[in-house]
Amino acid sequence: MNLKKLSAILDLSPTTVSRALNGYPEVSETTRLRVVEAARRHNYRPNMQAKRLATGRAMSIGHVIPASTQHEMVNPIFADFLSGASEIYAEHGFDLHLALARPGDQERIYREMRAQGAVDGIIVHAPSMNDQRIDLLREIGLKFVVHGRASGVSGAYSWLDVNNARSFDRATHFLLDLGHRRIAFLNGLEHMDFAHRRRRGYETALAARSIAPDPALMFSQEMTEHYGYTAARTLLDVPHPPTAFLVSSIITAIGVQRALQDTGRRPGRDVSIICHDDDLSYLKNGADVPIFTATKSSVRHAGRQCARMLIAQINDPDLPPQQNLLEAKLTVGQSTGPAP
Amino acid sequence: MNLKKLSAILDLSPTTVSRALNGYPEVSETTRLRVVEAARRHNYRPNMQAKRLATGRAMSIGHVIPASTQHEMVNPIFADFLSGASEIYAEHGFDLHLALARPGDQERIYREMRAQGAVDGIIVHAPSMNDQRIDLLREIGLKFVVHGRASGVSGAYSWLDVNNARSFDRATHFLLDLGHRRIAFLNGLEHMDFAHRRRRGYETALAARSIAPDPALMFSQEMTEHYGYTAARTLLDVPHPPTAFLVSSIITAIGVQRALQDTGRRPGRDVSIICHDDDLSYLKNGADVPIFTATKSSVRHAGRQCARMLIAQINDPDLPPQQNLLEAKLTVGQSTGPAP
DNA sequence: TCACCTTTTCAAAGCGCTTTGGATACGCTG
DNA sequence: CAGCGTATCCAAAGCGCTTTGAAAAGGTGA
Repeated sequence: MNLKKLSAILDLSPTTVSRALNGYPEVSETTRLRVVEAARRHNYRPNMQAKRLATGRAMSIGHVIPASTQHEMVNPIFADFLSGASEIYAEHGFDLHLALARPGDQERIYREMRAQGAVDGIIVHAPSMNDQRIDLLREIGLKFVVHGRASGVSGAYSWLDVNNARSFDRATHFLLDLGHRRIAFLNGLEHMDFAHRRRRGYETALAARSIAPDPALMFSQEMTEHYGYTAARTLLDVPHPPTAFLVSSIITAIGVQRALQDTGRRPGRDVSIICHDDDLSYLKNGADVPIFTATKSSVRHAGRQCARMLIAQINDPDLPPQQNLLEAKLTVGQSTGPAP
Repeated sequence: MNLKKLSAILDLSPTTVSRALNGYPEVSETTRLRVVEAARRHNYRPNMQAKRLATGRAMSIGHVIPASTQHEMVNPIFADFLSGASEIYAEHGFDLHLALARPGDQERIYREMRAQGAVDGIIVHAPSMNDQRIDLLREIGLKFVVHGRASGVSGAYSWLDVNNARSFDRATHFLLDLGHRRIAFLNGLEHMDFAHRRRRGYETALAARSIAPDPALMFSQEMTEHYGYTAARTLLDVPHPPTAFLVSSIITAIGVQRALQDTGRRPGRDVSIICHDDDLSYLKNGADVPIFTATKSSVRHAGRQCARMLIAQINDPDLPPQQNLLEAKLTVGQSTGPAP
């Protein structure tokens, strides 16, 4: 069933049927109802490809997800982020176009999406410091919203970020207040912007108490469980082991917890753990009582917000870039306690 | 830059340019080279919407991911599955069209994808028993490959599945061989087909040793960490607690492990854990020595295979349905040991 | 050289929709 | 009743590509 056939059935022109269906005013209410009813009865769905071609709008939003070289890791937060974003897309009739890209492919993919007219805009995931993608996207004129920010990139652009520096500053202060002085920091890869900011938060808090950061306590890797485990095992095996861990991801924190278990330590009593919690649907930080004391910020909510921002940009090309800085909640769980 | 402009520049007809670019034989090799070179130089990319409309092929594959009602959980394996599939799509020039669907929306989404011509085929995720989607897809004539199978659905269709029954049969035997008799079973939701098969494997193994399955030891929920924790806490608190846990997911197994830790038990010595491991990129089961004894099957590999199967179906409409049954590997880790 | 076949190119018709620029009919004013 | 504005509808062009059918060019053998 297509427009032509439907309009033939109705004995109307395709023009009128199209207008009736799309809610234009220059069609009488009686015909509109007749058209809508017939469309429903004949199960008519406009062909999207044709619509896209005619309108020049793809009604589709691209997500280019970096597939890291190391470990071939796919960031576990994407599933929840996408879930949040797609909720909003569905409400506005947008499709979600997903591409996983090797580092070298990124630029090519963006350029192709633009040239092919495959998407109306994209979400930039996992920005690194001085991320070149932002300039690229501005250059080729593709609308975008960054999930995160990119230090070192000048000029305004739309982004949504968690206040990572502040979160980790607060988390560190929380541990310091409990008497911890040797606080290990298991960060993500520090060329990533969020990791850079987290480190700044950590160091700011230490500086506020005049504690010199000890490089031996600071790690930076992809945030896997295994990373947490090995780093913690290493750290707990030295003469003056840390009494607390500040960890960039709940998954890594689970690894730390396992290391504690294997070495007969109890979290919260012998060693404290505080981590960032993206509130992943399949990895909730406990039900009533949180397992981990954590800085919490829902990545699904971030997905929803980014989607809204991008759609607003698409619908109003003159809209200036928007920024949105979210504050994480510090929730106290069972994994922290006074320094022994 | 579009076809018309490019052909004007080349002083050729759009027909010829199109054919040259798409590798048709009725164009001389010299002109083809001239065209290809000019396309490259002017950075020409055919508009996908137009191409799709003209050819009737969407060059796009749909993934409809059920977003469960309970917990709003997004299955953590999707990220890796999609990563595998998209690798193959990229090789063959297909796009990935992602939709997250509430249970009630599923049918509507499939019908729309079909009617709108938005995709050439789809991957069916997370099939339940007697899954109605398979009949629906056959009815509306949309090509598909099921990741998993659907017991109770008659007729042939394409699927790729892990031999879940056999995996869990073997895993259970492994525990039985170690002397365990009270083996708790933390399964996924049992309306899901894979969970149903896993239970069958578990019960088959018990039956082979003439052990009556104890309903008090069997749980069925969404496979979260929290589920593992609470179920294990409950089970360990009864008069005759199980000496071993058979767990459907590594994430749930982590919860079990935490329960052991909280109650002062050591995995592998006091209580054994065996689980299924989808080989998730961000949750590797240890590096050299596996943490958990596990039945392992890479979901990323499954994604790649499903993608290949579907593309084959799309390229050759006469291809009969294909089936692919993968065997999981049973890898021995540190979480199992003889029954105390 | 001509007739005939093959190679190479093109004009034009679609794909299914939107949108521009009328046309037609109707009601109102003066 | 002419004149005008408004409401309602339509024909046709266009989005950027593919593809059919035909024409032009080139090559071959008698």
